[in-house]
Amino acid sequence: MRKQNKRRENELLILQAAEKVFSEAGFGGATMQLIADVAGLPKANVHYYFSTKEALYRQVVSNIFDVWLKAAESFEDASGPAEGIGAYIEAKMEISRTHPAGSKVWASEVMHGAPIIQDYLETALVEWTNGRMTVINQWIADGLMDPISPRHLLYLIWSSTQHYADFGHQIETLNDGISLTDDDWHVAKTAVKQIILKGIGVIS
Amino acid sequence: MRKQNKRRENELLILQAAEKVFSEAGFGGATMQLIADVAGLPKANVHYYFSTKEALYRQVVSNIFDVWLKAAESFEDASGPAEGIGAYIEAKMEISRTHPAGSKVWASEVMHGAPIIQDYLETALVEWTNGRMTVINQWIADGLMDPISPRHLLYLIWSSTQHYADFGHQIETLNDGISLTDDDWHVAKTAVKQIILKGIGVIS
DNA sequence: CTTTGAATCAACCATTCGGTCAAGAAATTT
DNA sequence: AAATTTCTTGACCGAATGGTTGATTCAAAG
Repeated sequence: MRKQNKRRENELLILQAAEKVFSEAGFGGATMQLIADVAGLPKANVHYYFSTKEALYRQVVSNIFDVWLKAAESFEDASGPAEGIGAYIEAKMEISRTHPAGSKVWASEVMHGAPIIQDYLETALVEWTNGRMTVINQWIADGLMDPISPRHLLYLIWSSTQHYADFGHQIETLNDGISLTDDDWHVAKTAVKQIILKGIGVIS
Repeated sequence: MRKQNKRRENELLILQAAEKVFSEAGFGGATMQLIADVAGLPKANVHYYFSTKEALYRQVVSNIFDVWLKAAESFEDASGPAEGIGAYIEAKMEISRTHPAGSKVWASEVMHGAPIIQDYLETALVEWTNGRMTVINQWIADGLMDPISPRHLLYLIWSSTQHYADFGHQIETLNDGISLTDDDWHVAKTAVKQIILKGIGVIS
């Protein structure tokens, strides 16, 4: 096996294990030993690729943020709120479904005051948010939707979609302990889209 | 000072400190020493009143759950969705504003699989949820609102209101690092209510 | 005043955790 | 095949943590 492949492979292995462990135990509750075990490596090896627990954690959160931003491209080439916001909600619901662990790590980090990734919040997230608010304000000016505060509309979309990942355990418990089926997810997606889009005056 | 008062007083002091510390650091990241410091007591004293870290944590979460359920009474004596759901959203927003630490502890606990309070989820929360879903279904049958899945409507309300507590740090960062003013909170509350109520066909 | 149970607190202990190290195995290069 | 770099791994260490102990103080009841 080539060396570069080996490095990339092991780093990926560790990152996946770390995301899982951090999401289940939180930063404080996670241990390097457990991450190593999940990755199937000796603990010293994990430290060989990631110098400290914090460095590893930071990389995990950073990766999540990238996925997060990428999903936001749905917003870009939309002709109006029905398409743009609708696609954004769909994309975010899909992330909650396929990357629940990442969403939890992000939520946990922010909830505890973003001690590690405050700089991301202040730069990338602020920029992204300001950009979308401008778009939404334009839609409002064009009479394509109700005059809702763009800021709070974004919060509503974020919270309602991420809820299906972050509170997945609670949702599953309320679903008789059974994880959501494809149909369940479709119903959820439809309900969220329906309420929000109608709520901002985009569909009747 | 009377003995019973002393006990109650110290327990309250510790519980408040614990809620704060748990919300900021998570269960794993919180230390008994820090809780003791915040409470202004020696660590051994905390263990005198609460035998283990887990026992203390459990009490904190339990208290939060009570506040949580109490707010739900808004739902009870409502004549229809506009009043009932409107009041419920208001009540939940008010909790997010006044008890953000508690909300975070709850969120953190559920996100990590509710290892401590799973029994609450399976009993009290399931019962409460089923009760409200019945009410909502009746409103739908009476033609007072759109035929929305009651389950997902509740999730939407929970997520959007609790977001202002759980992600308060992110919201503050996006607000130029300034915490929300009374006016900000009013705008938020209005926006959430407006979108959800209109979204379910209760107001035009 | 004496007794008794509750409350206080410094010192202590066993365990766990993040991180280090050194010695060697494996792969790459010269 | 020698030299060099990368990778692997068990053993180890200091620091921190949850929890205990036992002596002491305090407050109220008799």
